[in-house]
Amino acid sequence: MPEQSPGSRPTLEAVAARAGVSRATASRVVNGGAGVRQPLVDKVLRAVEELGYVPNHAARTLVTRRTGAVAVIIAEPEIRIFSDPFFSQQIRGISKELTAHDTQLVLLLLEGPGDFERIARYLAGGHVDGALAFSLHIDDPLPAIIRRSGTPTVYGGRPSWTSAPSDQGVPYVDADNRGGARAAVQYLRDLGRERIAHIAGPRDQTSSTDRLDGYRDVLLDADPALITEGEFTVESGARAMKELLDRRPDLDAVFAANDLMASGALRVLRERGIPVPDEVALVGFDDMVSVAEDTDPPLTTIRQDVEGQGRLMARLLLRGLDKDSAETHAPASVITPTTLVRRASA
Amino acid sequence: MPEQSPGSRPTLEAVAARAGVSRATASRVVNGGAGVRQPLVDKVLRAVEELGYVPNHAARTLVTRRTGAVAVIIAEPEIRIFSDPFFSQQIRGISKELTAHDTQLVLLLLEGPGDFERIARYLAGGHVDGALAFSLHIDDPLPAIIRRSGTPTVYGGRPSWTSAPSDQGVPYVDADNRGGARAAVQYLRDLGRERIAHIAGPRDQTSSTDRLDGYRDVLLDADPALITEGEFTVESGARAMKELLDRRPDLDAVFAANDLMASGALRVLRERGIPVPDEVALVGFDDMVSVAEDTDPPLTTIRQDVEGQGRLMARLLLRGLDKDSAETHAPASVITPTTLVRRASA
DNA sequence: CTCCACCCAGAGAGCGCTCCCAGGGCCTTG
DNA sequence: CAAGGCCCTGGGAGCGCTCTCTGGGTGGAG
Repeated sequence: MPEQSPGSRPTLEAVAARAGVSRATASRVVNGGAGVRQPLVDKVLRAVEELGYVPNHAARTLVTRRTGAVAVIIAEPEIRIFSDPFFSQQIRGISKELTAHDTQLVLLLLEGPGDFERIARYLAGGHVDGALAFSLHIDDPLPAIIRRSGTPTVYGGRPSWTSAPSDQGVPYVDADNRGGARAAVQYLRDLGRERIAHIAGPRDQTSSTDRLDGYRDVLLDADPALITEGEFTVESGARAMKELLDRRPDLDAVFAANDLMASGALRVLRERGIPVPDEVALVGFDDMVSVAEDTDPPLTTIRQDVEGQGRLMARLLLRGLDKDSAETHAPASVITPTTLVRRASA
Repeated sequence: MPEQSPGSRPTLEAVAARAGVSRATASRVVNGGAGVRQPLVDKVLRAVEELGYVPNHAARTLVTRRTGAVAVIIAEPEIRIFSDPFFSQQIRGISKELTAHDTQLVLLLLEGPGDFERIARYLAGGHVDGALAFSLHIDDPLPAIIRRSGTPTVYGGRPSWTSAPSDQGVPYVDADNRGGARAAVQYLRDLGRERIAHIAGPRDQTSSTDRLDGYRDVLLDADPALITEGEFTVESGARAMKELLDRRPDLDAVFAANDLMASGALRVLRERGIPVPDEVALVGFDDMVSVAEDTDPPLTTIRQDVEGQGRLMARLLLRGLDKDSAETHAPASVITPTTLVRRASA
């Protein structure tokens, strides 16, 4: 690769001149070369090589009205994005898919609660062709902002204002939280457990409520005392476990809405000398890397393919952006399957 | 904010027409309004408001040759970016600083070993004004690629080919690894420990070697049998601890090059019934969130301000990009201080 | 009262690219 | 052999913006 000449980079014009063709032809070659005779293609390609030509993105965007970039919007307070490999993994999947389609990833992290205005401006500015958003909380202003900007968007996780998979035509990708929870609880029941408790996640996230719904699907008449709530953290899981043991010392199983809380619960059970799974069986959710496998005993849990979800989000968005398939209209939502992973805790 | 009209967004031309001024004046107002009389400023501003005008970024970039975006390049295999809150935290800091300067963050994750070519093309394409890179390994091809592209770049962590802080004029931000290590070992010595072992990190990362150097600074004549190597993971820390205990069962302290390995070591010590810190004192490094504080006993460790480092990286880059201060030339590297955090493990 | 200087607004030229449209060459067919 | 058609190439307009340069108006000074 030729060293960058100081100052300006070569333009299409320069390439055309060197190849002895017109700018239009050079452009055609650079963009695939369809409808250009081979000898000319070769000449242009050689000129590109020799000059180290790289198309000017801004100029191209100006006329094509496509930026080749997609925003990833994460509107979460700091805490979660750190301790949770969830986002990193999701982003990894997104990045993989975008890269494969030659699309850039612009990361938009919300800085403080008043920062929505900035996001709105950015989207309205047409900097990106579309967006992938994680809107986890009820009453999140983000979806409204996004809708108003007219930016094609796919959500990660079921937005709170939807209730059915196909609702409102807002495309999203989510794990089968309810089905997974059902499978977990059913598994505990099949094990012969009769007093199955649930440590739910925050009430304002659909993943929590969906999992709670799944629990209730199986245990239609569950004692309310068997249900507590945590915040998806280790600490809150420990706290919840204590609460449950106070209320129902006779419980013989716990389904925690995520692995972090399950590991907190496990710690409390160990501290109290309650053998797992002999006396209390425990099932988590997520199959979180370097958590589920590393507890003692390792967690039986519900696995979801987080990276795959990220990939899918990107794919859905890209497909929607592709005008060729625009006939297919807005992409539909996708619910990805979950699987039960049996380890030692249940 | 007015709803986006279907199809095209309003242009400066439209704003100018509505305000009854020329495009040039409208442009001036949009860009700060210097040198325009107040009544006209007001008229233009009103037109902007009414039309919902947002400048076209591509057009602006085309003429100003500034993109208002910075690339963050992470060339790490998946594993680390997941389990390590390090990057997330660094990115948080970067994002904060960039946002404050109205600059966008384009995330470039390396997808597979052959992906450097793509990064090179991207940087050469002038999509971004500068880059922030994490090049952790010796023989990483990334720095060469970046240099060739001519993209102003600040590194996170001391690149391997530098040896002194001001070397080669390649700006980077790093914690005072050597000094921190020195403090850790000195602390153990002050505690009266005489056979202090070290679990080093991977040999091909400067943070590892710098910490090892710090250890050696204090223990000039350390028995080589007291030094092992891990891969900055919990598992490798456990393995290293076993190795050390085999070789030198009489050791009375361990300095691990990061908290993850320290927690692995701790597990082994507990399994073997060796009381910490009574018989073996343990010091980690990083003060990693949800690790150092959550072990049993909690880790004494060396804290570094990761988010602050990210912020600093962005600030350095932005300052270098700002032509006003271009006189100051390439930004200098910064070494951020570390502090010893005393907990129960030593 | 006149002249000059200064300040502010507008006209116009591009930035580098894509894409429409017209025209030229060559091959095919009558 | 001539005419028609088709494929390929080049010319040129224009995407939306910034910025230089020119010109007009106003205020102050002589």
